[in-house]
Amino acid sequence: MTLADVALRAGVSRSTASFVMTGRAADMRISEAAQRKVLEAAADLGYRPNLTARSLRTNKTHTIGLISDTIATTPFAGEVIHGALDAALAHGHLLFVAETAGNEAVEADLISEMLDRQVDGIIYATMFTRYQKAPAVLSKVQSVLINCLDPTSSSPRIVPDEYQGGRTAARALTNAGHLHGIYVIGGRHDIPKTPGGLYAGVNRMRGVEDELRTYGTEVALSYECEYEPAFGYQATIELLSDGHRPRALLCLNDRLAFGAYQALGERGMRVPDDVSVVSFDASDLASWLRPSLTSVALPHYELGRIAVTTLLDAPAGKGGESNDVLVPMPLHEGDSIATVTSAGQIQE
Amino acid sequence: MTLADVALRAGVSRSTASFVMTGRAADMRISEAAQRKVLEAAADLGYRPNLTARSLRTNKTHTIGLISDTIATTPFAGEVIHGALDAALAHGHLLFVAETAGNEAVEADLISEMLDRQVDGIIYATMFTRYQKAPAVLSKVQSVLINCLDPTSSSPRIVPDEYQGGRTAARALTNAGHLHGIYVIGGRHDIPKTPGGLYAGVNRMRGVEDELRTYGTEVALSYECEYEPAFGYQATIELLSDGHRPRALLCLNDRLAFGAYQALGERGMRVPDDVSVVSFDASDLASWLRPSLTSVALPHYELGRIAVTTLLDAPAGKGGESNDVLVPMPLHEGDSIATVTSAGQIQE
DNA sequence: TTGAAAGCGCTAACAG
DNA sequence: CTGTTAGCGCTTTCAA
Repeated sequence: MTLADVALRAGVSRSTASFVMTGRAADMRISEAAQRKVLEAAADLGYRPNLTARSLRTNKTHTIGLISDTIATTPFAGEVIHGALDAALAHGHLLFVAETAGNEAVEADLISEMLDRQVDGIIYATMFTRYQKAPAVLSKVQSVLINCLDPTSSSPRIVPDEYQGGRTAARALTNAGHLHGIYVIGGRHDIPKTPGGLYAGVNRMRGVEDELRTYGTEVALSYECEYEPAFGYQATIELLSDGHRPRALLCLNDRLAFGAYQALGERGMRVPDDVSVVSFDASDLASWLRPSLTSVALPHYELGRIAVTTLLDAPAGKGGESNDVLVPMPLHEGDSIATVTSAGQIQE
Repeated sequence: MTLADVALRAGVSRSTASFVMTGRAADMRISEAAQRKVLEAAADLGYRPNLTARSLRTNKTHTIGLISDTIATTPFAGEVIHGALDAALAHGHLLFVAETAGNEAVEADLISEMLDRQVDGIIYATMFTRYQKAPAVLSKVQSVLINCLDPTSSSPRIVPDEYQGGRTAARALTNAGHLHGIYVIGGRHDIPKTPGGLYAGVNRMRGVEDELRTYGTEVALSYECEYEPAFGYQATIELLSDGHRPRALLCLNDRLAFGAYQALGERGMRVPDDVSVVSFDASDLASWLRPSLTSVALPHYELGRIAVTTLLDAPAGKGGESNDVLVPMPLHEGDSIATVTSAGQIQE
């Protein structure tokens, strides 16, 4: 079924058929009759345009490549894809998805494969926000970076607003009356493996500290460790063993909070009656915990959606000013925070 | 940069250049000298073939569509994509990924979009195994089904071997000496919403029962419920309150097991000393639990990988015999099963 | 051993 | 208002 078949059956030329099928009939002032004939013929024949052929002429494939370092390990990546997909579809585009597993050779290869297929643009995503150089080729094509803070890149960078997220988490506590006995688990992730901490950790902590300062208070103690359950467990156990009596735990992610819950459970401490907990990620885990965990979400769906929108709406003239976007991190409320009355008593 | 440019620079015709670039120089008996010249010119110019143009001639885009009902909600979907991706890349193909959110109109649209872009084949995946009709169009094109048991479809169906998985889970228990006091949580998922149960539940339970029968024993009690943490918690609490004293819990997935852990923890029962637990999915959750959970994995990566392999290796002549594949479910060992000696004592 | 030429299905000047 | 024509970049038959 080609356009020629449709034109033949409609008794018009291929160009007329083409104009009708691409919706430019009005522009070209095609007669009503001709339009109807073409449309009918197309319907009868079940005609569908060959987009590959069209692309050859138009230099647009209505196709985008999404390439990230990890898609399987984390459910978050799925959300990024999801957001990107919805936006792409809304613009009539399809998405190539690929993953590099952190291998630069694979990465270069994947980008080439996509470019060879004439994608209209490429979205390059890293699993979590960090300073990292994006592949150089990307600056030569339409591209957008997700979570990748390449200072030398001219591509728009889409990242979560971790600082605001930190303030939000702290405010969830202060709003409930918690001003003292706030312990942080995870901190900036300042451990030998990642000296100085992670982007997310550093900025969340800045937000937390600034927010608490607003209330004239501060964190009682911050425990730096890897963001995994076992460390959350260990940190909490150590805290308790050292004689600390936290009224609130601010965990840098849900997995840490999960570990903290396990430790608190073993020590017979109840959430939120004995200790309130707030966290980051708002993963499924947060909703499965008992009580459900109040957590500040990482806006993965939005990151994907905005990346595609930014890519597709980019002005043809590669405009000068930065198109960086800070995406807000919303609070997902659970039942892990108790309200403290001014008398210092707990009220759930 | 087109092939014509390369040919020009190499001082040969476009056809000669084409033969060299597509690796058919030997076939066509192109002179050594000409070959070298072409290769050099291509390298100098940084030539990359325009795959869109090539596709127009060859009718092959080296592109596959993967369409599923959910990619975001579950981390499993990520693994399917991952497996499909690895296999596709190994075959020089790229993957279009899309999700229908269970909407048939969207589904039809997506398939059309992919077909319009001349994909070489389509993989249609449902999130979990079930009897469901696949879109009719798919039988007209190269396609493979994952988890979708459409009895009328002629496409190969790739599904996990749930029956064997059930036997494996049961054997993990019997191998450790557990023959009595085995309670099932989740069962066939035979609840009002899904009368008769789920494919996975039904087949796992068949496997469990057959395996136990081999040892001349059987399940003490099976609790039918939804496969979510809250139900695992509730089921376990009820069991205990009704005076049952399970020695082993066979949970139909990790989330149920998670709920069971919560309940056991509250009742002061230790895993595995007081009660052993085995489960299905082998999700991250299983490794986060304390003690880590022994669980039978759903082979998502393999499902994706095999689907692509099947699609690409399919004989041109759409062969008659069924290409259905049952993918094994491997056991991931954790520390949640205690060994019972013949004397009936527990030994960890 | 190589080159000329046709054509994949489509779009878009340009002429009528 | 509509048709003719020339490609997009590539592969492949056919003739030289």
